[in-house]
Amino acid sequence: MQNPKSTDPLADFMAKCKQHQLKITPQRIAIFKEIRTSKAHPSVDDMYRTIKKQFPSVSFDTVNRTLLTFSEIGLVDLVEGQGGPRRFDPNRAEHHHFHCIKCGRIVDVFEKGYDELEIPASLKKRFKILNKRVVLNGICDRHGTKRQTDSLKGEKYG
Amino acid sequence: MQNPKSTDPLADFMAKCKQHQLKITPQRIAIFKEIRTSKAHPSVDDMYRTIKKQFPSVSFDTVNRTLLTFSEIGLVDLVEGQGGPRRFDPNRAEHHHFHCIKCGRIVDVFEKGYDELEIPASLKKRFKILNKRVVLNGICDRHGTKRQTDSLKGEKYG
DNA sequence: GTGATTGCAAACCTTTTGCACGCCA
DNA sequence: TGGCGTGCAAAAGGTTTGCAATCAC
Repeated sequence: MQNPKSTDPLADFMAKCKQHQLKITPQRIAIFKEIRTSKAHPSVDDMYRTIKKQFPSVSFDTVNRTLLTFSEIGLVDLVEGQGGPRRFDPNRAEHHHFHCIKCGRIVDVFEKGYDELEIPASLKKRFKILNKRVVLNGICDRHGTKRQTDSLKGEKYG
Repeated sequence: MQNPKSTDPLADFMAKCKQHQLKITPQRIAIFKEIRTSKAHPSVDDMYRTIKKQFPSVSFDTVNRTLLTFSEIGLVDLVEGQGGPRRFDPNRAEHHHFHCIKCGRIVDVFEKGYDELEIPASLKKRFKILNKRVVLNGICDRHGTKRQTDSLKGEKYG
């Protein structure tokens, strides 16, 4: 059972808002348009800075609440992380993540075998599983030898 | 290539500290002893409150820095989460996690099939992979029907 | 003795909350 | 028009930093 999807993302977005009794405001449209194709798993602050360029009067607060709202209605996902600022993922198709522990970069991983993992029956019985993902942690290709690593210590969110 | 492990966890701990030129202080010992067998994936604050009972003069700060240090030398793991306080996992054997999106509870999942996932060759080439884990999100068995769910809204960290 | 570690306090950053105004339906 | 959404400001929550005193080695 899948929602009907047109080829117009904005129309789908508006339909989803209506479905959840959310009003369609210029701010929400701008935020939706901006995050829709992002591959960078942006934080609220990343999004705020981007949106502000085209919509200078928007408040940080609205961006924050809007992204939270979007994640509640399944328009974006909250990305798993290890304690830094919250980050969002517009790609709701099943996929997986690599996290760089040095710079916080998150790289999408598409791996058919991972998609096909079964949920253990005992868990399915106890819990309602909504989402599964393989998370890989490591050091990304922007950090090389030990010497280079040291010089890059301050890099953030690659 | 594995480090020799005795059957004495405290001795192993001290060896690991020496290996990394860390001094063995009463605070570190207390924190190590306390987290060693925790199944609850405690936050810094959880640990601070526990440690303080047996070591009243310890500061929050020391607990925080010690746990961070422990995670750097591989004595505990940082748990993936979605924005709340950082949480730690003393179990460094390969295992997986279920996260309850309603109360933040994290349940260990042991599933042999998950342990055997291969890292895609293309990723192995680009990145140094240090850890892999399957993360399941959903709603745990402490939340039942809609009505019960509402009454449990404030529950935290199961 | 000496350098690492601790406890404390302040600073910092992110997220949450309360409220009045304004806009969408 | 009515209620949701926005912007602002303050508060809250968690983490980080700087420093002087203390402790492990």
